[in-house]
Amino acid sequence: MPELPEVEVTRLSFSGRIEGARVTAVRLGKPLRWPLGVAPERLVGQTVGRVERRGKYLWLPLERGGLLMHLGMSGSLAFAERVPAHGPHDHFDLVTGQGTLRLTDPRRFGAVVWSPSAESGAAAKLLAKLGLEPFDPRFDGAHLHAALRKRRVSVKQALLGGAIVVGAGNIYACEALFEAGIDPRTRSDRISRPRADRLAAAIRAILARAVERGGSTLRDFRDAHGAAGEFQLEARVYGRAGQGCVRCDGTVRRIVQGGRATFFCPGCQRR
DNA sequence: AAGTGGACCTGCTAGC
DNA sequence: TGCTAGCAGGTCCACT
Repeated sequence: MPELPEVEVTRLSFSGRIEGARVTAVRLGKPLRWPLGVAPERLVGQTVGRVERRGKYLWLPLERGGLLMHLGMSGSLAFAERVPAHGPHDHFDLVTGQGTLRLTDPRRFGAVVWSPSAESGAAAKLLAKLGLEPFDPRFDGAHLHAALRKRRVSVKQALLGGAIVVGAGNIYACEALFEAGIDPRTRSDRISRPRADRLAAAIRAILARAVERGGSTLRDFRDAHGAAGEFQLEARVYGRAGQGCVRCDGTVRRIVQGGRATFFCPGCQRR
């Protein structure tokens, strides 16, 4: 589910309300992708700091260490003063004096992992290979071009890998490539500098626009207050196989790359 | 080293 | 109506 926009929208929707809250209890459901890595009671009594995002991860600082959270494919966070009784897919509750932060995740590809800091331990290991943030001034056409030149996989797979730039998952990688007019099957090392310029700009623009629109709710994404996103209404190619292209008289196609669906318009996306 | 495919887990939908 | 195959927003890991 959650790509950078959904994670950022989630962060914005609860960070102000949980900051400064004291942890009073931690409740665990079924196992997530990795073990928590700390005895839950050790978190009790600690105050929550300012929530940060790195790629599709959220970092929840505590006084001693913090929690690195990932929403996987089907996770969402809710924050409320009073949360309903445990449902079958509620796997982590951080109960505080200001409300409860709850991770609901049917597929359990998500994670909540304790780490002594964001720069050491488990968090450092998980964040180590991430590429630049798309809104980092250092991420531009020159950087993208140089990084793509070293890779032979398709440009779509290079974007999804997250080692060059983080945040664009399957929806937004497809949308950015459409925006830039680039065929997703193009080998990374064949992307010219001008096209890398356009692609970098498209990635930033699409992700920023998606955050503005509250992310994409394809089926079940909600922010921490339960609000759905609306960017899916603006998607030009994702999920539109067989429908007419919004830009030319072609038809949107669905192919599979690296086991993932790719949507694109053969008419206006060129190699 | 970079590329590839499988693994993790559950729920929903289309098709028979 | 009911079963089944296929598909889904991510990413780690083992293997070539």
